[in-house]
Amino acid sequence: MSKKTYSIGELARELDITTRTIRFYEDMGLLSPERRGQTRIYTPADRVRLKLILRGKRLGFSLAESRELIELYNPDTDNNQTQLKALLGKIAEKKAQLMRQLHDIEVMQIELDEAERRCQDAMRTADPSTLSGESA
Amino acid sequence: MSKKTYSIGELARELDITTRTIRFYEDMGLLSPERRGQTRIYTPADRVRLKLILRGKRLGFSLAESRELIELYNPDTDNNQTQLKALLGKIAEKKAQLMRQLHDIEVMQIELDEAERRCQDAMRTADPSTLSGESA
DNA sequence: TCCGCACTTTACGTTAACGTAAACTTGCGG
DNA sequence: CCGCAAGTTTACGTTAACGTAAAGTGCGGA
Repeated sequence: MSKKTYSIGELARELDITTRTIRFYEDMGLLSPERRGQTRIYTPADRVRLKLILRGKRLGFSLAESRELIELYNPDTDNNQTQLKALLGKIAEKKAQLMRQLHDIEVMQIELDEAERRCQDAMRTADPSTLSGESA
Repeated sequence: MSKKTYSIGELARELDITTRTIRFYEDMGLLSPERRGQTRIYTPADRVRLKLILRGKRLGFSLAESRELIELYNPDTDNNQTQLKALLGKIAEKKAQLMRQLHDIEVMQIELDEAERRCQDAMRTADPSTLSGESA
């Protein structure tokens, strides 16, 4: 069960990207779907990977960074101590980056709140020529 | 007091970018420093703008988006009701985007924490050939 | 006066992340 | 059998955000 698979078109529609994009990610080594003949067959795991990539994009990550992230989630059987140490290092690095972004977002939210308040104040005290009927 | 100004080189060093980058931002309309003859003179306000741009970059914003943000902070005397409404709309949009990013970051942090735990577990139960002397 | 350094403009080059077009195969409903 | 929709490969085009090189300007110090 849960043997479901996806065509490239299905995924493109669902995730709101083009098939070109999906094939491009494959070229970049971010995906390697199975094939039935020529045709690409995507598993739920492939779909998850795609969603990871898109989330990365929303956060401003490059495809290379997203590939790194994916590799962090798939420690593919290369588990000797040295490699694990390196992995932990990379994970810590990403976590630090996310903390920075978190901080940037908080500051930016505050600034936007202030801008919003100034804007609302300006609306109240502004040129009333465009008032359209609320004062009660 | 606080009449301080900056040369392009000073700003470049402090913010760890190149002068080419700063001039490029000017070409894109993100900065318009004063001139003493040919030479650009930057005010503290210009410096703040630059920092805004760089923070935007850390969050994956394009220069166009950063320019929008800066404009949101500088409602340059075009304060009629209609424009203000539009401004509030854009602000709300940015705030929504930041909320999405915030959520993405939280999810990613959780996933990285899990990856970290798996990685540490793997280190404990792994090939001990590279152990270097801690067990007490 | 000439040197060197920081600044300037102009312009072509580069990388990432796709877009777009052309030309081809393949499964299927009529 | 035919055509169309959805898949495929190949390849050139495009945009953003700078890098890099060339060639010139201005100025304080030996």
